[in-house]
Amino acid sequence: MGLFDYDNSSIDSILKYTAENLVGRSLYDLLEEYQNSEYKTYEDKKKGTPSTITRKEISKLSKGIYGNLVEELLYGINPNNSPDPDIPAARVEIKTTPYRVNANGTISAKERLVLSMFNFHEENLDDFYQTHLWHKCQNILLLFYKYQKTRDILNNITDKFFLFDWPEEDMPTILEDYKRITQKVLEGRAHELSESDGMYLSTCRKGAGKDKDRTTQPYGPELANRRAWSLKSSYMTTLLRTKVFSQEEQESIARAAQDTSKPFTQIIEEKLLQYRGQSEKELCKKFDVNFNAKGRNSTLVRKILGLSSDIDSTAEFKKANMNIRAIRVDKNGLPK
DNA sequence: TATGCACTTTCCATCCGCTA
DNA sequence: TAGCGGATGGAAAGTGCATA
Repeated sequence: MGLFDYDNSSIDSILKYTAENLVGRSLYDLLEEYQNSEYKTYEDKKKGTPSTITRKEISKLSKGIYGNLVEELLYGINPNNSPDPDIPAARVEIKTTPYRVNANGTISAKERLVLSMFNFHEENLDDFYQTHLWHKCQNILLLFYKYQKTRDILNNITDKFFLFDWPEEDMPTILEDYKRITQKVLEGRAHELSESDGMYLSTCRKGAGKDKDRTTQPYGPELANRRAWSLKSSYMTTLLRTKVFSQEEQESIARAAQDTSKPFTQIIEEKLLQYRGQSEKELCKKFDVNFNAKGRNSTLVRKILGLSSDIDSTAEFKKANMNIRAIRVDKNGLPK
C-alpha cells in the first residue's frame, strides 16, 4: 500500500494500512518515504493534487513529536488540537504510547494514556456517552512503541497496534469511575480530584504546576487544577499483557530480556557487527557523534548499543562487570 | 525480622504547536 | 499572544521480594 493509501471512512482499511505501513518501521523510514512523495496530506492524495505546501519542521525537543510525526507522515494529518477524532469520518483517534520491558522481562505501560481535556464547565457530567471524551475517543487506534530513554526518537519502531473500542467487560468499571469523578465536580470538589478516583478511567493533572494554571469549577468557589481524562497506567499494563501482546510474544520478550546464555561481550560484538564495512567516520555521522570529539569511540559504542550515557552504572554492565571504555571500534567500524 | 533494592503508581512540572 | 491540548520527564511514595 502506498503512502496515505487508505479509506478514511473505514476502520478496517485504517487497520490494514497501519499493519502494512507502520509496524516494524522507524520514523526515519516514514520520513524518507514522505519526503519522496508528491503528496503531503491525505486530502491532496485523494484529490490527486500534488501538494505545494512545504512541510513545517517539528522540533526534536517537542514532547509530542512522536505522535505528531506519525499522524503527519503516515496518515497525512496535520497536527491539531481539535476536539474531534483525528480521523473524523471513521471516528478514529490515533494515540501513540510507549511501553517498557522491565528487568524481569515483563511488559508495562510507560505511562497512563491521556485521552482528552476535562473541561469542568462544558463536559457532560451525567451521561458518559454524551461526553466530549466519548465523542473524541470512541475508537482509539493505539500505536505502541518500546520506550528507550536515550535513543533518538526517530529511531523508535512501532511494534504493535491495537484498536481500543472500550471492551464491554470493562465498561461497568469505567462507568463507575466516570460517576465517581463527575460526582466530585457536581459537589463542587473538582479541586479534590485525584488519579486514584478511578480504577480504569481517571483524570490526570495538566498544565503548569503550583498555582500557575488553575481553573474555575461550575459548582464550587475553589480554583482547581486543570485535568485530562486518562486511562490509568495499571489498566494500560493489563491491556498490554492480556490483549495487545500474546502470551507467546511476552515469553519471547522475557527470554530476550533475561538471556544469559551468551556472554555479554558476545551480545555486544554481534550488535557492532551489524555495521560491518562502515567506517568509523560514517558511523559517527549516522549516529550523530562528533568525529573530532574526544571520547568519540565510547559515545559511538553507547549509541550503537542504544544505551544511556551513565551506562557504566547500569545494572546490565554491573552484571557483566564491564566498562564501556574497554570496547573499541576500529577504523573499519569493526569491534576490536 | 530488618534491610535494601527493584518495580509500580501517583503526582507534579514543563515544553511545543495550534487556534482564537 | 494567551490559552488550550497533547505529550514527556522525573521525583516521591508505596509495595513486594530477596537476602543476610
